[in-house]
Amino acid sequence: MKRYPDAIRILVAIDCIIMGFDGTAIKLLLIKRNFEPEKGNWSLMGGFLHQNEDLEAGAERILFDLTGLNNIFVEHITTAGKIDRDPVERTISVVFFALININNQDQEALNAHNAQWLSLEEKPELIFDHDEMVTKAIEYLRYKAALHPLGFELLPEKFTIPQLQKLYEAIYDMNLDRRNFSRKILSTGLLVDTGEKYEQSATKKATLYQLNQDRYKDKFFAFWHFMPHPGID
Amino acid sequence: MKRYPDAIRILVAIDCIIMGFDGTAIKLLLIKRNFEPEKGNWSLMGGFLHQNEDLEAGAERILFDLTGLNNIFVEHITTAGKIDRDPVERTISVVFFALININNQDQEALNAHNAQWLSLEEKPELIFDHDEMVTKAIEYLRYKAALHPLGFELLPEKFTIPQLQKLYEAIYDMNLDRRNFSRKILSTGLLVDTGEKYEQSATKKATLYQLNQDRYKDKFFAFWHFMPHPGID
DNA sequence: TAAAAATCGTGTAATATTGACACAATTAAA
DNA sequence: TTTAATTGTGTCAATATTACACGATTTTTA
Repeated sequence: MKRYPDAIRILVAIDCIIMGFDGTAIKLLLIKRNFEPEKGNWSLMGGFLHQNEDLEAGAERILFDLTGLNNIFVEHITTAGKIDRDPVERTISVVFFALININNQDQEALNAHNAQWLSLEEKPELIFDHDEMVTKAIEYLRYKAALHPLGFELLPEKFTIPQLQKLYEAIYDMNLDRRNFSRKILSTGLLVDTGEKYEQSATKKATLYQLNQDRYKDKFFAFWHFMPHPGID
Repeated sequence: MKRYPDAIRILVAIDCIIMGFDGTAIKLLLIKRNFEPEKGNWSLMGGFLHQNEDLEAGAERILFDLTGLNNIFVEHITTAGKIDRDPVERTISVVFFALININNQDQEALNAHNAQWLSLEEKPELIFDHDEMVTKAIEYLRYKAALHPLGFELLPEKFTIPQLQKLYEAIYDMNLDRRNFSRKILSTGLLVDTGEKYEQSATKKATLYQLNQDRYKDKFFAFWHFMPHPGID
């Protein structure tokens, strides 16, 4: 006996946009489906919501399943609900956005799922409305990175300023002046000099920094004015 | 015969956070429920998704039902899916955020739904997880208004700079310098002087401006650097 | 009728930030 | 030991921001 007898009940999927950074480009973790429908085509990693599972828990389950990673940065970004978005049966998809350090994941788990890291340029067409979801995720990343230093989620714990700059250049698809970037990022006080140097360099070794976690939390809303605005208009 | 036999099917609700601005404070349009569950308590306006209805269409239907308004600014902001969020039956709620001009709505429709405009300070406790939704909506408004000139959605078509300033002051709960605000907002080139004056003034009549729609679209991403940052740190 | 009170519009000067650019230092490879 | 690549730091002019002052307009009130 249902208390809301007239309302419809439909499937709830969870889809995850997983982004990583390989030092040069932003990459997406995509899977080539080996099941129907759309077998053989590329899609985001996803699955259906379970009976006794919160949405976030579902996203974490799916991410762990694919990458073997826990405790990764995940945020809900949108929900897709077009009537015919899944040809089989009406399904709404709750979309999550995850940022991971590309070097951390479990290669075996990736192979088991037919998963591959592809840059945004290499991205093939995806099934259903997954391309739209990716577009939203990129927008969201640009938004957030403009206001918050969240780019750090994509880097190793210890990183150099040139690495961070390349990340921002990849996010916004633009070139930044090395010297001005350095001045700006250091002035936030968010970076702590570890005293170490990045050894895998063929030339001058750059200083390794790490995030000042406390300050990062305090300053979460003080990171406006980040990207340069050369001659708006 | 179902193609996804193991997956669960659940209810999908749509809840709307409707904000308006009365010239001094941001207000929420809330309803006092005259139906179970939680009869007599305050909640957001909502309803269940219909069979052949997209999510956005559902939100627009619900908004029209309550306010008699079409073509209002609506955006999906989050989806709530905690297992027990609805005590009757598992339901996920797709949450939309609407900004409306508080003077436009249909008072009869409001009365029929037991609806009332309440400022954020007056806001009673809401049912289920609706309070969390409101918190998210306020965050979202602050975010967006920092990057985009979306505050205009809350004002009449013709408005004065002092009105716009009061709106921003309400959004960010802070005081802005009148002269600097005026300079900054005019420098965006988004405002067009209508040549008219705001007549309902007890003192000097302020100039009425309206939005340069074309420029608004062009400049949607050029509105960074809006709020002042007196001595960050 | 004129002064008072409130609010609007614009200007200015000190300071801070930004963008453009130059140069010295470090490191591995040639 | 030169060369090539890259890092770290500094300078300066242009621009933007902040704090603040004054005159103008309009209704109310003395």
